[in-house]
Amino acid sequence: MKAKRQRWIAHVDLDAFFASCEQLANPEYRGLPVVVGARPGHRGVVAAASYEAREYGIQSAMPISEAWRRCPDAVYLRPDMNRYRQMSRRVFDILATVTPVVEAASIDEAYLDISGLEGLFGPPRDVGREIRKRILTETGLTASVGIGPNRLIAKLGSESCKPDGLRVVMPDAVLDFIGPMPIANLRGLGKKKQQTVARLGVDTVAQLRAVPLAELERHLGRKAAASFRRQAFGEASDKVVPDRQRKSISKETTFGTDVTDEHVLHDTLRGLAAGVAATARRERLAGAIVTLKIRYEGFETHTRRVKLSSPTDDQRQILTTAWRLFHHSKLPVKPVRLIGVGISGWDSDELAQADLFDQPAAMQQDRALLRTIDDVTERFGSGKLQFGAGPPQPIDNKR
DNA sequence: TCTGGGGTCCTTAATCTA
DNA sequence: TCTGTAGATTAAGGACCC
Repeated sequence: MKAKRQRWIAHVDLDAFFASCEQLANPEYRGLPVVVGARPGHRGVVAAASYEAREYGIQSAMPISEAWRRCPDAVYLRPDMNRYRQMSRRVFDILATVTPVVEAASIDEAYLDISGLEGLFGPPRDVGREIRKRILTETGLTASVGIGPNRLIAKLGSESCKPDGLRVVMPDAVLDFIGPMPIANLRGLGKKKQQTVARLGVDTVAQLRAVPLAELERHLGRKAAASFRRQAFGEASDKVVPDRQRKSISKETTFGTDVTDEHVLHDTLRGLAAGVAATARRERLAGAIVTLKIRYEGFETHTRRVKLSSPTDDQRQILTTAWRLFHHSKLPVKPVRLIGVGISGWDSDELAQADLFDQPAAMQQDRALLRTIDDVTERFGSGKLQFGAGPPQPIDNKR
């Protein structure tokens, strides 16, 4: 029987990415607590906190008001996504010099299949060292790298050595490595499921292994139970898929104060639809499903979707469809905290073959849409609301 | 108490269809 | 034709992730 070759997966995670980018671009911020996210005093959360800020207990996803309470003297910055995307591209270019099998998990994280690279770099630990060295010397960013026999172990490895670390978990050390970890470290175990599992008297991964599968299934459902049991034994996928195709495009916005004015809602939706359409055209995608998202006070969130007869990347069609959904799908009539719109449902092969995309025309439309967004901003900014483009489509008051 | 934005995936319920 | 049923598909919402 042929022995199966050992697979090695690396997980590369850039440390406090947004904050680190800002500290690189602005040397005067180095060594200071830096918080990237919403404007203090407004609705929103922390997107990234430098390690100096974390010493004050500031973490990502924390309400910005709470961050301010903990450290009013920190440097507070709004995200500059263009800067981060640029930096991210540079890092991914570096990763591509190590192996072509790189999967972007997010703007600041990647999985690499580094199996069989011994001849080039040496054992897995040397591959990890090389990755970290190249990123640091060529960009100035530090990265944490975890290496293991599958994606889960690689990811837990990088988490366990942050910041600026390297951890290699050998296959025979996997059970001991994850056994003492809190179950929250497993993938897909958020607050709700943690509470459920905690009620079974389970706190650690090792304890989870002792729970009979049938009992887990009763509380978590078949799929989740099977997934957590596999994870508890250190088993997970070792596939790295380069060029994952995205499945949806959406834009949403939260209002400073909840909105009842339909003109404001419609204008906002128009800007969002324009943004979705622009992204779709840039990425040569067209979606047959339009989704409207509405959030009310108390975080009460509803979505409504409809399938079109053919895919679209047209901002007007996205807007009118979403507006129709807003009025004709039995949504509560009350002040709106957030509004969003998205498209999904495309057949990429079909799109690749179809000659749907007239680039110059698309660019022209994009310029027009940017003017539209500027118009809206200007009108809101000046405090004078005028609707030169005509009123929103007929409003059904019975909604 | 306060919870952004952009995503993915899963479960459940409703609806369609054989 | 009526009725019940099972499976597939779609829609909505929840949970989760970064």
